[in-house]
Amino acid sequence: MKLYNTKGYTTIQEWLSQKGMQAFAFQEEAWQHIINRQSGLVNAPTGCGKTYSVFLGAVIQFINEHPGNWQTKQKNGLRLLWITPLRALAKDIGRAMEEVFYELGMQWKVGIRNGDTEMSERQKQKRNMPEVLIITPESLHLLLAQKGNADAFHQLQLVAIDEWHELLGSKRGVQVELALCRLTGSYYTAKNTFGTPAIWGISATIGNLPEAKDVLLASLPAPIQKKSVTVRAKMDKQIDILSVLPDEIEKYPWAGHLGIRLAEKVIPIIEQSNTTLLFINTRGMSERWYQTLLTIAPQLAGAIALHHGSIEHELRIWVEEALHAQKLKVVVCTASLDLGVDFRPVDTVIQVGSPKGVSRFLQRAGRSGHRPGDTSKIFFLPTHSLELVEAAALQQAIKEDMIESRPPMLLCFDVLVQYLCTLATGDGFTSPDTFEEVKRSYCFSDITPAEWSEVLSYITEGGIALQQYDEYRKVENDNGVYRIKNRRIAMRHRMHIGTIVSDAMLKVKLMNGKFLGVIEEWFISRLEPGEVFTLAGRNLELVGIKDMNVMARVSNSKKSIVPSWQGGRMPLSANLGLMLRRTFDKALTGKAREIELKVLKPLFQLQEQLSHIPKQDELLIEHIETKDGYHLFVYPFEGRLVHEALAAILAYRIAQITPITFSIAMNDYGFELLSDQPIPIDDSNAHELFTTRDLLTDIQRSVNSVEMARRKFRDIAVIGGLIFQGYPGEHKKARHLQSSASLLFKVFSEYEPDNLLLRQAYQEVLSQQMEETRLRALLQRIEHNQIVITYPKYLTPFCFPIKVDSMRENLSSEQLEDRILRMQAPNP
DNA sequence: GACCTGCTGCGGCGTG
Repeated sequence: MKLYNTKGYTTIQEWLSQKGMQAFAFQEEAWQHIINRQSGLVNAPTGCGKTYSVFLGAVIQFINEHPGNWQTKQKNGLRLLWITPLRALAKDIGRAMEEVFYELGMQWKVGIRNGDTEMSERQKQKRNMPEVLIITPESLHLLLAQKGNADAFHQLQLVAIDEWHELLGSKRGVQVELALCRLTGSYYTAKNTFGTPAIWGISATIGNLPEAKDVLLASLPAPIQKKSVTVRAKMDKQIDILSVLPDEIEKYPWAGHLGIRLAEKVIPIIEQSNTTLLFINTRGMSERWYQTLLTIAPQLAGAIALHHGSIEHELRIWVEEALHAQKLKVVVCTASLDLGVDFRPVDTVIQVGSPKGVSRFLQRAGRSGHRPGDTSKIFFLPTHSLELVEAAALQQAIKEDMIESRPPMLLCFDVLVQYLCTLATGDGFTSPDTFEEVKRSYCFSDITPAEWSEVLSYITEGGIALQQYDEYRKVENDNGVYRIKNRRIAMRHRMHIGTIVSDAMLKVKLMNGKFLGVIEEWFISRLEPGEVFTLAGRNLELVGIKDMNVMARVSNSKKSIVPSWQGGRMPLSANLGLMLRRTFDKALTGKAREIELKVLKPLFQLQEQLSHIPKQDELLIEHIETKDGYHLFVYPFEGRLVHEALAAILAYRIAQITPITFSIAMNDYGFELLSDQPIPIDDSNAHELFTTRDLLTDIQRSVNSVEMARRKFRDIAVIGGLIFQGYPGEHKKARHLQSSASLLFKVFSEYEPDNLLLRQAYQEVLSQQMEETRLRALLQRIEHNQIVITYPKYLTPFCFPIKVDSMRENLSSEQLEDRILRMQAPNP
């Protein structure tokens, strides 16, 4: 690849080799396509030069097409827009790019624009755009909300979307889709020297890579789409999975989530490595693990740190840097370290508890092993006996490349409403063109003219239900151009751009003014001053709440309350569920080679003796009678969301046979129906009860979908700009937000039941809260499965974790441990 | 407004 430049290199390869680097085959492939002005998707794992694969291509293309132009200090305008989902990635990428420009003798500048960018820098960019701009999806929309922003894009040559797999499947991805439609639309391209800019995505491996490309490039003209390509980096890493095994499986708890009993076994692993990442599934449990490790291995003091999403940003950055510099030996973390800045690999990774999905596990494993060819090593630490099966299932899943897909989101009207207000805040938009433009996106390809006019009516006059309220008449139709003219409305809108809706958090501040992190209002409101809680690895005494900060002082108390934060509840993925069911096939055969299955043998034998181990094509149902009542346990292994919905449907269907009430419990493996009378399900009616027939009506009758939709509606209302969340720093109570959303929900339900956003709330409940596609697939599977019904005398290893979770609510943890021991006792 | 085990991610206030 030719390279004309002042430093005397004639090819890019030569320049790279001068730096002691060599071009990978996939990089050269991508460069060639970029030079040909194609668009496409690069599929490459982190840390193998994926930035260069796109960035250098754009540079070579420009230099070759505009000889001499790049040497001058003349205003070149924005050539390359680099979209990244993480602010933290921007600095490192920017530095790498600047270095390239310097070494090639180019006068190009790299700018960064996100929430951290200073005002003066933004103004400088406005006067004189750098050639390369690194930006987040949100900041890009903020840019589109500026007057006269189109001028900035008249030289745009290439748009790159980094970590596309992270954005795809979320509303942030939809934001990117919409922005791409705009940048490739005639309003921006008419004056562009390059015509339509090329679009390049960079993505890790996901199950639906071709679809990921289609979504990304949907906005491009058909001929360009047809010529588009997928470039793959073939760098398979060997991965070794090592389970942390309890000494005696018979004595390891059948239920639990923490896994702390195996903490002793972690110490030697940490000590044998220079650096270790210990991944914990929740923030609260990561605090507990941190404390426990320090207690049993005090020598780690100073060499151990904690990293999760509720710890103050600066502390986290310190931890990341200290880890890089090998000042730390071990970091206890949550998914906050999943995506890291060009993260320097560590020696060892330990996963505590279920990773819930194959790709998450792979990604974490990939954090270890220093060179591309190195083997990655990951330890799996089960938090209860049965979970050990996941290690065997994961091994097989990785062998078979069962990476999860990320289905793109469709028809997110809340994001569209916000986006149109963004355009109206900027230069305004006209209706028919913008409709066509938006329709080019994958997300809105099926939008109807009726839906479009409903959206327009909604932003101009508040739709039907809200038309008497002035504050919902945001956009004016100014001779065919839709604009927001009111400055207060425009300002409020700019403050609310984005699709991430979070709960109200309070900052925790030490008496010396140092911030440690955030905590949820409902948690801290239950504590009295003087009580001790844990945050960022420290025990803190609550002093009081002042100016919406939680004031605290460091405490020496041994006892403390570990906070819990409200997070998402990632369910077990379909792929991992499938592999689990397959793995049970091997459980009792002598063929199992996996050490985990051998170790679990006593547990499997007990399960088989008391009940049954379901084969891949079987559905196991257990009837068990205890003094609590009559239990029915069902094990589909489809993740807790699907189980929650199915449990409700099954309960409803059974209640049609005979009047009966249930309480319901579930986990990722199965669910429980509990009643005070025998549950009438047996071989004669089991298949009928799991039929797909009337599924939707039965869902509506059984699940409280109104209540679920009401909660979903809160986020939609915030994204759609119906609720003003208050000025930054100004504290609005979470309760306040919920009640205004509830009120709007009520108004819509009463006066405009067909409202677009209301419908979307019900749709999201179905697709996200109940994973309807998966639920339906499960029922179809059961139609062909054999249903095995057993009547065990005691609680079985399979049902135990579900049973324990269902009684957790009423008991303190001490009582719970006693009860668990007593329950386990009658079994051999 | 309920979650009880429950992740991550961004953006905004100015005034000429």
